[in-house]
Amino acid sequence: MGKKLSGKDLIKLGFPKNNSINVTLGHINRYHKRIKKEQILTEAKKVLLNPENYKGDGVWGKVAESLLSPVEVKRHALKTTRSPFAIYGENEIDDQAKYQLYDALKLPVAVAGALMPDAHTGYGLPIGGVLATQDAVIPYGVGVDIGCRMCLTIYPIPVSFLKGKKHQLENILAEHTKFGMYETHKIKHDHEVFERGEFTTIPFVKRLKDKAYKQLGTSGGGNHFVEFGEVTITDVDNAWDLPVGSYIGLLSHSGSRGLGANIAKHYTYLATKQCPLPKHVQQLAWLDINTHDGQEYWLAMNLAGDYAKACHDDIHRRIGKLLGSRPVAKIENHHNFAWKQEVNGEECIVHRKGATPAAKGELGIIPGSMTAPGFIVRGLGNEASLQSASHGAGRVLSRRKCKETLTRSEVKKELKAHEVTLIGGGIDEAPMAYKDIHKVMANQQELVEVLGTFTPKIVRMDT
DNA sequence: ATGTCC
Repeated sequence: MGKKLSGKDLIKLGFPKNNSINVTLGHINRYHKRIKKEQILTEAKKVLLNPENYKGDGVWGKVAESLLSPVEVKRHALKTTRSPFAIYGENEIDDQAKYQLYDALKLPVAVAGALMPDAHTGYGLPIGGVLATQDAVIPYGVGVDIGCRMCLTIYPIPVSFLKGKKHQLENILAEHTKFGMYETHKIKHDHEVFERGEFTTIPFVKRLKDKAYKQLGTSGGGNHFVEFGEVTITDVDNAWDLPVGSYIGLLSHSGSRGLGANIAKHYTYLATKQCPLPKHVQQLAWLDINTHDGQEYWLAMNLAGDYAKACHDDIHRRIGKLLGSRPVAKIENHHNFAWKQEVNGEECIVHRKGATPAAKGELGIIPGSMTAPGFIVRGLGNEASLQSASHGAGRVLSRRKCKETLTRSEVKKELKAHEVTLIGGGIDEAPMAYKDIHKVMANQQELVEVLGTFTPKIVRMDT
């Protein structure tokens, strides 16, 4: 066993006395724990002599960058004024969430922001917060569940089946969806997402591939669900030329499972290390999009987003097969993600943390609660909202408050009144935990138009 | 949200 590699070894090798030493040590710590010291030093020497050759390299790219353009890590000061912003449904939003947005708007990289009518307090950026930045991506501006999304499939099946075939539908959800931290499908399906290069070129992501494969098509926990319900198309001019009327729909809500959670955690850690901020906004640490880490996060984030979609694909494919019906429409959208988007004529990075993209003509689905309809929407491209809308009704009771104040029988009664069957589901996801979706929709009429509704009837959640 | 501590 050789001695642990230290900064002195690198200086002896000829490394300049700037941040490249720290970057290299941190890097070796992460990726080379099991490799012999001599071998690492040989490689490090090669990078030191020809850093240009290692630019963009998954393993040594970051070290090369620190040699080519060393940076001083300095504390960023906040601006004294806020970038422009808009708040929708202001009276329904708690002050804490607004203060969180105000803080974010003072970041030197902030360009504009918005708060959706379902907003509430979160880590860093509030849930329901939208933030446009210049050349910077904030991992906590995307959130822990990268690519968390909605997917609605509409089937040409008579809605009477929701009652007539209730037990079969219940059985499909009970047997063919997987919830909780550990449950996975016994029969694995493959998906093209696993052929993606990021799984081999980004060493950190490579380690997550096996688990991602195991978790494909699982839903996880928290507020995630898979449910059957009644779709009502109300707009004649809908996107699918569907006759106005009722259909059976399958709606799922889930994200990128362990893959996204680990990516979020890793890059948040890196951002915090290299972007020191005043303590109360430290969680808004960003990665410069033109650095190795920034580029890597962008790729990893997009991979997690595509993986989240793959999970919904898998869920809907499994269930569609059991239903034996061909879908007539499918609507899906992320609501925890960052996009490149033009804001005031400048290309920006727009973070939506619990907000639905609502560019002009863009389709999306905004869920209500177990006992309240969700809405199929078409974006109006409202610039003040940065082309966004709410991602649901938003919580009115915290999880803790639910456990303190609500009873099982109360929830049962509420479900019965709305003829909703629930499989699983904790008290903290009770319908009463959510704001009135109708009020939320009324507060965002400038942001989206409604094409139809989805009313849940058989709901499956984690226990 | 998540093998719920990098």
